[in-house]
Amino acid sequence: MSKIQHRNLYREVADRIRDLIEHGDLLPGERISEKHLCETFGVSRTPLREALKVLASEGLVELLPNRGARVVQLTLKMVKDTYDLMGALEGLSGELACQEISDAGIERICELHEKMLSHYHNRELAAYFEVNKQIHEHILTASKNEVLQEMYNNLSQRVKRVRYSKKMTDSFWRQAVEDHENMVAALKKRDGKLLGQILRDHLCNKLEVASLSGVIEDEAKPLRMASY
Amino acid sequence: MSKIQHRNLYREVADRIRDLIEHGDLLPGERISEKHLCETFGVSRTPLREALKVLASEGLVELLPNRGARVVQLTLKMVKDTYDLMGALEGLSGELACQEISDAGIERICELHEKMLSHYHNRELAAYFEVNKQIHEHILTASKNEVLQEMYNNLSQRVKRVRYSKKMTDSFWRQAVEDHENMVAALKKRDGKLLGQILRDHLCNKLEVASLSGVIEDEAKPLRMASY
DNA sequence: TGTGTGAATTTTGAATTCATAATACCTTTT
DNA sequence: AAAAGGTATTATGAATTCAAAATTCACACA
Repeated sequence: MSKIQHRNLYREVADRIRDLIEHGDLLPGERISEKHLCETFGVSRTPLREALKVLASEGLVELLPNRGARVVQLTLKMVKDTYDLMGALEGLSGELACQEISDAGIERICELHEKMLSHYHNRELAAYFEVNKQIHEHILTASKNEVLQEMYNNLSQRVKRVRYSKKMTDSFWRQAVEDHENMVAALKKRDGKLLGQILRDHLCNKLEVASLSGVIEDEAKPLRMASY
Repeated sequence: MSKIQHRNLYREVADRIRDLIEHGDLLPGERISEKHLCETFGVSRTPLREALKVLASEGLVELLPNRGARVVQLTLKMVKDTYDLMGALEGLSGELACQEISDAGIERICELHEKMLSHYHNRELAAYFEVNKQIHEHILTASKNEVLQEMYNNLSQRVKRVRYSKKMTDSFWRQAVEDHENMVAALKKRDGKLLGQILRDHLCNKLEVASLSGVIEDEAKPLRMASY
């Protein structure tokens, strides 16, 4: 039997808006009309405004006093900074995972690694990415550090709507796989320092900003600025 | 001429509540009465509740559906996890600072370092701590990574109300100063990897949890749990 | 044609009101 | 006296209302 969900409206609304942002239904820089969202969700302004405040402190929207809200316009610098940060967090997750993970957990990651390798050899990019993601999630979870997990997920959410260019070069891909080989080796040895080092330097975290597509703005914030 | 501050009530209220929590005027686990706070601040419930939502997503309070809010009761584990995380972030700040900092910035940190050393030799603990804090802040700022700064400050805020036992042992203190010597050396060489490593391992981040005083709870969350 | 001023409209900020869930209190029963 | 059950009170969740700020639009004027 499933738990009774005492979900508040504002949480529900926040989740829905997050989805809208992630899927690009609300575009960066676009003014978010309270009235409009209220109507589409069928709620009053109170829970909607509460949701916006939460999203603002999550870094997904920004609130302009007396002028409503808008989806944060990611700049190249913000994305780069966020990736640097996520790299550091992955490093920590690896370091901690080596202390905390069970043998079964290591086993599970090895399995995923093998699976990933086979996708690599078959050049199945999407499947490769999926398993790759799972591996990193496993390590993050194995860190047993919930504060870390919360923060990582928040950062991840912020840049989720940015999509990489799918054209991963061959040498790039090979290097990534090599990193993973080393990661698994370090994990098996439970060498936290090493795994941390590898994860921090893992090229996925150092992705060439040039390869970021679409939604991103190059410099400075646009939209007319009032006297704030 | 100073900027016109278009501060919203909910921000003001959130700041005030943060202060109350930091200064221990609102105790962890204590139920936060909306009515009471409304009266003390002289505002209606609307901005107060918005502020609580923000504080909740900052990790300072928790909201119990239909049962109001309370200050988060920090557990030993949460504090330890947070320090681990802050260590990783400091490491990154050091790494980035080496790339970004100006020569003048390095100079400034050297000055602070000298000042700190003199406080160390004179055994002026409070002054030592203050300058120590400034040094770390300078490095953080020098990283030029605003996302990092935001995250670090948030984490710092969460554990701010936890005070260390002031009895720093001699060897502990000496080791800390030694770390700082190495930090400055690495910074001068602009050796990011090394500075990062030192900062991550810097014993301030690995403080014995045993030395944490007061407010902290040891395990599991207290307070009667309903069927959530 | 373009620019600036001011009223009308819209939108946001905050207080109030209404509905509902949780808590406290008081009775009843054993 | 203790436990159970039901009612009254209080606190929270959400909608509505009111006030103030920003935006839009019309019109005058250069």
